[in-house]
Parts: sequence; C-alpha cells; structure tokens
Amino acid sequence: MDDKTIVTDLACKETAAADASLLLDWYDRHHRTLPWRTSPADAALGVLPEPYQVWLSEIMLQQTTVGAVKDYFTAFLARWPTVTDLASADEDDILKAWAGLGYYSRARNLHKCARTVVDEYGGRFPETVPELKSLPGIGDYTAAAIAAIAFDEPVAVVDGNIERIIARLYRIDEALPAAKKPIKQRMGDLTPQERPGDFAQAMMDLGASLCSPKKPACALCPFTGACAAEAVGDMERYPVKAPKKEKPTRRGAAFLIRRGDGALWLIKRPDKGLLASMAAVPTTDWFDKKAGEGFDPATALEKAPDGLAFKKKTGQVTHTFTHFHLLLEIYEAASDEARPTPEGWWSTPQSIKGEALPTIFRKVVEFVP
DNA sequence: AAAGCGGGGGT
DNA sequence: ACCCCAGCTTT
Repeated sequence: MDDKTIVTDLACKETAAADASLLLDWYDRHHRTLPWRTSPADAALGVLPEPYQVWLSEIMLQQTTVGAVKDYFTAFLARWPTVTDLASADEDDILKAWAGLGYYSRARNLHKCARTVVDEYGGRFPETVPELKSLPGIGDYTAAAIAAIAFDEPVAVVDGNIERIIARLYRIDEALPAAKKPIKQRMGDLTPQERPGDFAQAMMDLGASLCSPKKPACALCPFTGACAAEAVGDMERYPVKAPKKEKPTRRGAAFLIRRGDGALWLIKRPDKGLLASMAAVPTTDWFDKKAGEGFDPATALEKAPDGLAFKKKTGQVTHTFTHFHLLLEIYEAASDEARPTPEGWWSTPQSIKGEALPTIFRKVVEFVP
C-alpha cells in the first residue's frame, strides 16, 4: 500500500462512514437466540435457517413484537412442522391457533400461501424477491427478508426499525412514506454481499435495542461517530413522519346468550372486513358518535336477538383497534332453545378456550360486572 | 397516497 | 394518553 492510499484511508476514518462490518461485529457479540433462528454455532458455520420457518416467523412478526410472537411460532411449528402440513390444515383450525395475535387476514393469507407453495412450487419456497412478492401476504419487506435470511440474497431489507436507523444515519429530512425510496436506496448501498441475512437481522436487533424511537443509546451503538443525526444531537427527529389522525369512539351492545349448563351462543363473523371469519357473540352495529348517529342504550334491545329477555349488565367492555376505540354495553339472557338466532353454535365452558375469539370478544365472554 | 386492519408493551 | 412494532391489501 503506498502513501497516497494511506492518506485516503485516514481521511475516510475521519469522516467515519457507516460500514456493514461495524454492525456484523456487533451482531456476533450480541447475537440473540430466537426460536426461528439457527443456533449461533450453526450460524457461524453459514448454516441457513429453514425457509418455512423464516416465512412463518416473518408473517407473524408483521407489525407484531418478538415477545408476542414467540409462543405462537412454537405452537404452529409443533402442530404444522412443514409447509405441506399447513397447506392441508383446516382454515378454521389456523384461525383458532392465530386468535389473539391480531391482523387476522395474515392467518387466511398464511393458509393461501402454503397451498400455493405446495400446489405451484412443489412444496419449496421460491428464492427470488419477485416470486416471493407474488405470494399472498408477502410484500416488499417480507419478500426481501426471506430472500436475504433463508436464501443468502444480498437484497435491501427495510422494516420500521431499519427506516429509523437509516433516516438517522443519513439524516433524511423527507417525511415517510415518501422517504421510503431514498431509505431503500441507502440500505441497498450499505448491505454487504456476504451475510446479507445476518446484516438485516442485525439492523433490526439494533433498532429494537439501542437505536430506539426515544432516548437511543448512541454511546453503545456500533455506528457511533458515523451517524449524521447523532452528530447534531437530533436523533429523535428521525424518521420524520406525517401527523396521525385521531381515533373516533364507536359504541354498541353485545348480547350474551347463556344456556343452563353455562354454554354461550357464538356466531361467525362475515368473511370480509374487521375480524373477518372470526368467532364472536351477537352485537348491534357499532356507531360512530361523531357521525351524528350516537348509540342510544335505550334502543339496543330493538336490535337484540328475537324472543329473549335480555337484562343489561353494569359496566362496559372497551377495546382499541387500529383506527377507532370501541365501547360495548353488555346484555345477557338465558335460553335453552336448541338454536337461537342469528345462526351460530353453542360453546361450552370447556370448548370456549379453543374458539377463534379475537381479544375484544374474549373480553366480552369473560366479562364480569 | 391514504385507509383499513389487532393487540400489547413501553413511556 | 400516545407511540411503536421484522407490513399487507385495497381503494
């Protein structure tokens, strides 16, 4: 190496450009073991994880924290060890196993995707981003994540954590979602040819630990000194986002129909829209008070299932969805009819635990005044 | 580009 | 109360 090269290297060090090896070294020292990762020993040998497990974990992790996913992932893998097993499963069994995890279209798309992989790809996941993206439930992020982690493809993986890190490293002032394009470009430039999957996971680990939305731990960060936002002490400004809309409150009534043996009458929700295809108890429509059609508890009984003597219970059940708050009044009636309306089924105290009840209706059936 | 789509944990 | 999370699909 001649003198001129040395001078160039020194100059680079002073400007301290972010570099993938800084992060990979950090990752090798802080590697977290997770149910869907290969062991650190295997990873060091370059052993890639099973594509089925990478896919399953990535679908579960969409907008969902690692802590919430772990037990669901373990249970799914034990019950359906391969994509072929999942493809031949009953969709209602998948919805029951998914209940409580949220974003239920993921569970329906999971089943569709498994069937496509079996029917169209002979039970093996495709390895390219365009083919992966064509599968149900797989978008830009998940396609890149599977390609990088399961197939060692050096593609730019960008999730919410990585958007934050990149926006800070390069002080990107454009607001999301417009900033997605330059962020993906920067991530592509930073992604190494070697160990692209580890690099992506290292970035996400960094975002989940040190480069947090509030009070990032810059002193411990492998990119310290190479981060434009840190240099000006304005980390929490990035990524710039559009202001959020406020959530309206909707109100309605829920109807518990209870049999002598304690069984409850459940219904299946429509196959489109909120909580599609999930189990529930009968309810009124949910009215947005701001829309001028305020819910009147006195008229709730007009919408109640026919022929039953409902009594209003004290207290309400509340729940917050992505785009509104919900407040439900609870009514209860005894019935020993064989089949009350609307169409549904009796679920006994023993069977109700296994029903595909989303959390809001889990709260309703467990309601105690 | 914006809206619809869950639930829980951290602050 | 607000923020965010290993986002995707539809409008």
